Formats: sequence, structure tokens, C-alpha cells
Amino acid sequence: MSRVTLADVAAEAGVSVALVSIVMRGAPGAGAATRERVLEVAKRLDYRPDTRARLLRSGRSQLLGVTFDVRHPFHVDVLTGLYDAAGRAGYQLTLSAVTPRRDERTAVAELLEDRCEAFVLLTPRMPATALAVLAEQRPVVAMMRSVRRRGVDVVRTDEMLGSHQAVDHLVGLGHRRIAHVDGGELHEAAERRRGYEEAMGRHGLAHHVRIIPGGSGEEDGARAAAELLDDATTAVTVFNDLSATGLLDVVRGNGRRVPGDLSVVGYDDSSFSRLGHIALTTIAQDVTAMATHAVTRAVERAEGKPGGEREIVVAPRLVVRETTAAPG
Amino acid sequence: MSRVTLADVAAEAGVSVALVSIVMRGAPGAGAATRERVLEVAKRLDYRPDTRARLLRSGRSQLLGVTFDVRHPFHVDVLTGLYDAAGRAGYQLTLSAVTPRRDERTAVAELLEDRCEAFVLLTPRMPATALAVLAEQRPVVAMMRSVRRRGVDVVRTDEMLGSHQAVDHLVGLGHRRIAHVDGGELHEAAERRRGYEEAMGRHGLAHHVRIIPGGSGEEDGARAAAELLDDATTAVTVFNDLSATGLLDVVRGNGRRVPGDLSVVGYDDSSFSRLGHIALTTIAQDVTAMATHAVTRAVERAEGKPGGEREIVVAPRLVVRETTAAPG
DNA sequence: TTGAAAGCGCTAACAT
DNA sequence: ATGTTAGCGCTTTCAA
Repeated sequence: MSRVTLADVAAEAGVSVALVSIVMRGAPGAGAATRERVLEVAKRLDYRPDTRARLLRSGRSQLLGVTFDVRHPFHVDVLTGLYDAAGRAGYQLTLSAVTPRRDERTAVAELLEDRCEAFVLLTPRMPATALAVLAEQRPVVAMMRSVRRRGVDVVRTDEMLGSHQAVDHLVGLGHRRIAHVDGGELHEAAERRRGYEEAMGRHGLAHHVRIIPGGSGEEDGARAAAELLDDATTAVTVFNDLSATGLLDVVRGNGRRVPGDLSVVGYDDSSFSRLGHIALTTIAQDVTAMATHAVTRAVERAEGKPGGEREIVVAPRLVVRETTAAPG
Repeated sequence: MSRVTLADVAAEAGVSVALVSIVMRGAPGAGAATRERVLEVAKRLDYRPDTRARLLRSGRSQLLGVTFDVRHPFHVDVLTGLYDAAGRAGYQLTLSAVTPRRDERTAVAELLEDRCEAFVLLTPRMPATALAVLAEQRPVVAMMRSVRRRGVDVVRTDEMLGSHQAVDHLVGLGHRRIAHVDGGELHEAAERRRGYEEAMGRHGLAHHVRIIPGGSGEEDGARAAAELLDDATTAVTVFNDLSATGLLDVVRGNGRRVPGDLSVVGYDDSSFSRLGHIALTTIAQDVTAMATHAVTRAVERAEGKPGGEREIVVAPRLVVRETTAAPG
């Protein structure tokens, strides 16, 4: 199975395993000459430390356990940032995916067996209580999900601000009758909705607040579109990009032009919204910044830095593409 | 770090650790009553076996190392199937992502340290020689990539057949002037191109063969579209969906109708091609079947089943959506 | 600076 | 059917 071990290197270099261990870890306590020779031998033998054996003895795995959902529009983008940040912090990632037939419980249980030192959970869907229970075993950083529980850190987007940016953009273009298609029961939906209401109020447009029930799928946007068809609304902010494309489709299919007759702002900057075909104006979450914060926080907690749970809120930004313009 | 151990369970249940080990693994050699009691205690104590310690001793990790690319249109879909199949085979997956700043070498090196028993590589981009070298260390199953090397198993789509299906569909609709926008230098491009040529030949359309240089991005399709604009071509098969949407975009932007003036067939059935907006007719790879085969093969090899390397070729299928119709 | 020895949590012979 | 014992590859006291 595993090829060359510490003992092999030690024998070849004519020193003890303990010394090789010191050298391999870059720990202090080895002569320069010895160090060099050991390194040379290790390289020649293509020695690879056994992470598991190392953990077994040291009690430390330097591992961050990450769950992500294969269906989520930008979870994989977050992974990119997570790898970057973890690398800088000297940690490794151990990934556990949530799929249509593999739930969060399973994903987390596997991570637990991997003995990771902290969890970074991407948009966890489990009840806040379950997160709190998990946090008793290992530090938990929840990304893109708002929770207030003992021991659970949060790194999320300022959803209210995101909605503000969308509304501000539309108002700046001259729109006044701006509706919002919401995200239903999802955790992030309430705040995006509230941000919309608040922004409308601040622009003195409270009387034009109009919330259309929606959801997170294309079909939800499509359904909501029907309500907009024979109606004075000139712009709409939608819970997410997927729903927005569903809406776009129906609206255009019924002969109304976007952005000529109706401006549409999505949310998330999902990869497909960049397609020339769709070119959706949307709110982009700052994936890189969130990933960096999440890793930093997870590492701090894993290393026992004092301090209670923290909520880190990152500003999103508006990405203007081709589905918004001044009202016709 | 790790909470409860075998020893804890053994003490609590009043038996030896060895016996608990037997019970936990479901191995034969324990009394029914004992087994039940041990299980009860383990559950009560929330005991979780330490995968690494287990491996350390047994030399077996029951782990399949998987690399996937966060940018690839359907790699995450493959993960779903891989998890299903691995679960059935009693194996776990250890995932290692390729990102814009984390190359395949790094991803594979990490897997090696994880001591996985076999590799399942999704569309590996490394040279065939590198794959062969890797295969000397552990069994390698390459998915969606054609390689013929000692020790490297392959599970891939019948790309020629995919192109045949696209052309057959178009010919069935009445098209004769069918062009192909190719995928440039990518491994899979050559076969898709050849499949197109072959199919055209079989329909007696060899004189209409027309290959337009392309690539794998949206911009490649967009560039290729220019050549189709003032031209008698009535249908086109494109290397992949992303390129196809780029093409679609330019074609429509120039006032030609799809499918009225031009029929378009993509390849891959990427998630965005399902969007109502795009509704691209495309060739869907059988992700589930491929995942199942890959795991089966990886496990066979990990367990030392005899037999040389094998190439498993899976048939794709045509998904008809709204970008194809009879010529106008 | 270097080495010897113990042991992390587990499994696999081998006893009983 | 159950217990004893000896490690897996590594890190970590502790001595030299």
C-alpha cells in the first residue's frame, strides 16, 4: 500500500526516525548538515508522510472539513477561495459533498470520522439547533447562512445591502414601480425581501412595495412572471438568478421586452447569468472574501484562540449587464 | 480531539477491544447478545470509528480518490453518481478539487497522501505518460478521457456515437447542409469531429462536410457563428454546450432565427442548457452509468482482481429541446 | 544535536 | 465466542 516510510528514510540516511520526523516537519532541533542529507534522501526515495499516522499520534490533523452542495449555483466557486486560503494557513481541506441522495447529516458524519479540526459548511440547511450540537464537537463556521447560536461562527453576505444595491440601481435608472419576487421559505429569502422593502421606503416608494411569492427555482420565477404581465410594474428584483431566468423567459415569451418594458435584477451572479444569452444584471456575492474569512475564523477556533462566536458580514456588489435600463 | 474510542466502548460494555472491533466492523465471530449490547453502548456513547487508525493498522483505507474540476460543466453531477456507487461498494470517496489556482498535480498529490486505494480522475488533463506513471502507484480510472496506457482504465462516452446521434437527428429533420464547430485541441474534440464526418459520409453528405474551428468557450462559438451568417448552412453541431450558446447568441443577434433559420445541437447537456431560456438540443452523456462503471472498475482493481486495463465506452443520448427543427 | 522508547486508536494473529 | 498481544507510521517525551 504505502511505499516508503520514515524508517526507510532513517535507515538510508543513517539516522534515527525521530530525527527524520523533526526534519520533515521543519521543527527545530537538527543540524544543518543532517537536515540537508535527510531531505535529499527523502526526495530521492519519494517519501510522502502519512497524514493519518501523523494525526493519530499528534492529535492534530490540520484538516478543515468542508461540506458543499453539488446543486448549488456557486458552491464550487467558493471551494476555489477556500483552497487558496487554507493553503496560506497551512491547512488542508477535506471535502464532503451533499448530493440529491446524500444529505448533510451524512456529509458531516463523514467529516467527523475524518477528524477534521473545524467545519466550514456552505449554506447549511440543517436546523440551527443541529448546528449548535455540532459546534459542541468542533468549531463550526457557517457560510452564507445566518444563525445565532453558541459556538457557531457565521460568514455571510449582507443580504439587505444586496437588495439595496438592486433597488438603488433601478431607482437611479428612473424606475419607481419596482416589485420583488421572493425566495419563499429559504433562510436567505427573508433578508433579501426586507432589504427590498427598506430600500423602497428610503426612496419614498413604500406605497409601491409589491412582493410576489416565488422560490428558488426557474419555475418559481416563471410562475411569478404571470403577475407582472398586465401591470404597471417597470422593474423587478428577484430572489436569485435561477428564478430570474424563469421570469425572463415567460416575460419575453409573452412579447414584453427586457429591459425595454421590464428591467430585471437577479441575485448571486451564478455562472450561467454571465452567458451572453442571459446577461443578467445581478448581485454578486464576494466569494473570495467570504472564503478567506471563513478559513481564518475556522483556523483561529481550531487553534483555540479565545473569543466568542462572531458574525462576519461581507458586502456584495452590483454587476450591471443587459437586463436593466431606464423605463421605456 | 477525538472523543470516544474503542477502549471506552469496551470498558463500558465490559468486553475486550478486539471484540468491539469485530462488532463494529460487522465481522463474524461475536455472540448475538454481545453484539447487541456493544452496539447499544457504542450508540449511547456516540462512538465513531477513527478511519485513519483503522487504515494504519489494516493497510486498507476503503477510499477512492477523486479529482474533479470546479469549472467543468458536469463534474459535480458525476460526483453524485460516484457517491451512490461507492456507497454500494462499501467504499468512501475522498475528493480533491482542481481550481484555477490548484492544478491536477497538486490535487493528485494530496490524494496520494490520503492513501486512497485507487484513483478516479474526472477528465484528467495531464499527459498520458503522467497517467501511466501514476498508475504504477495505484490503479487509475480515467473518466471522460481517452487514453491507452498500461494500467490505466478508461470509462468514457462513445463520442463518435454522440456525433452520429446529432447528425442523424438533423438529417431526420430534413437538413443536408450541416456544419460542425469543433473543440480545438481538447482530447475529446477529435472524436466528436470524426463522428460528425463519418455520419455525414454515411448519409451521403460527404460533400457537405464543413468544419469550423472553434474551442470550448462561449467566445469560440461566437466567433464561429460569423462564418455561418451569410451562408447556406441550415444546421450545425457544436463541440459543447457552452460554445453552442455563444453561437446561438451571435446568430440570433444578427437577426437569424433558431431553429427557424438555423438548427443547433450542443454536446454535454450542461445544466444551463436546460434553462427554458436556452433550451438547447444536445447530447447527454450518461453520467450515472459512467460513475457506476468507474467505481466498479476502481474497486475491482483495488481489490486486485486480475485482468488488464479496460476501456468502458458508454452510449450517450440525444436530448431534443428547442434549438432544432426542420429547415425553413 | 541525536536516539530510544512509548503510545495514538485500531485490526489481526494467535491463544483460550 | 472472547481475550491477549503485537504492531501500522508517526510524534513526543525523555535521556544521552
